[in-house]
Amino acid sequence: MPSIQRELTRFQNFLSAQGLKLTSERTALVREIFGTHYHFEADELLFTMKEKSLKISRATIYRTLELLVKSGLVRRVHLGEDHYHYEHVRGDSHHDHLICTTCGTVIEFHDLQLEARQHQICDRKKFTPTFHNLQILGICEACQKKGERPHSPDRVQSIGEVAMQLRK
Amino acid sequence: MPSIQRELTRFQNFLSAQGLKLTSERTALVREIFGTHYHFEADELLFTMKEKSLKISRATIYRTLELLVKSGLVRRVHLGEDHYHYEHVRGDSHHDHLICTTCGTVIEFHDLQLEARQHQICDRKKFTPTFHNLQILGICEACQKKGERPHSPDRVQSIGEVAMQLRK
DNA sequence: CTGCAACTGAGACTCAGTCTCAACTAGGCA
DNA sequence: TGCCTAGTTGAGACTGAGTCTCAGTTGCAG
Repeated sequence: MPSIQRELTRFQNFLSAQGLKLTSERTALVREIFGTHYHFEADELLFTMKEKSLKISRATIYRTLELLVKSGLVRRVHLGEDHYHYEHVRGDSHHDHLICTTCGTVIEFHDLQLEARQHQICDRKKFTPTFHNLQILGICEACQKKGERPHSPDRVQSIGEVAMQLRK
Repeated sequence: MPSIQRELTRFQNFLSAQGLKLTSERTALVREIFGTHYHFEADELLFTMKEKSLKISRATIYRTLELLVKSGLVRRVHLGEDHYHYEHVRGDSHHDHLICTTCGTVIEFHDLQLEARQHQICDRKKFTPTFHNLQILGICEACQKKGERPHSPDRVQSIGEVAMQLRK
């Protein structure tokens, strides 16, 4: 919950550089996003704002998220489900995700050796990479202790399938 | 275009084991899928079937794809766009994708060293992996020769963004 | 051949996300 | 301080992928 002020200032700078305005709705959204959530979904945000009786329309939420992504404060990611998730961009660079299919926890990691190997593969295929996206689905430590066992994904081979189960 | 017959037999075995039936619609879809496409989308399939004046409804297409996924003949994958793609399951096991953001070409690869490193990362985080999903977006060899340059994804950090551009 | 469980198509529905447009407001400028 | 206008908002219509329902059809076991 630190320096929301810093994020707000960065956002305002971005906006004014583009000739855009910092409205009360945008401020409220930035406060909510950087004050609470780390990974979140657009719809979840719509819901919490409604709960706090801050009436912000769906359209404004999506529009503001787009601006936050453009400003570099927020990143739009696929976490395996069939809609987008968003996450704060901290000072750090790219990272990938371990996603627990039992409790939904997301663990981030960044591994240079993995990235290096990916570059080798691209070189060999004469492919120039610009971006990559890796999710590893499985069971986190806490859930293992609780005795959860991986649903053996014999036929359920796609990330989508697993994600669908996750949503229930 | 080989042994569609083999796929058909496998599908029929799967169906009858479940007390399900091999209908003319299902046969036509299996023929189409294994006769032509390698990576394809549900909607694309709907369209080609319509073109061949084989009237198969959207519902049946989705239902059949689900069965094919369950039978293990087809795999459902995310290729970065905001809807699913499907691909044949050949004898081989899991693989990942290089996706050209210029022409849409998909190159498959499988790398043991990469997988091993992923397992090491999971071990360190005490995470039990069941499935993973890696896409690398970039420019393929052919497009590089044609002089395409990677759109520098300065702010466009998410796979989703890149995928959106891809669709245009 | 028959019966019935499984299947199909049409179209209603859902859900995330986008678009439109009239009414509203931030903030630059006088 | 107050005006003016480009930018912003909310409501709700729209889109597109995918799901569901239900009445009519069909594969296939007996």
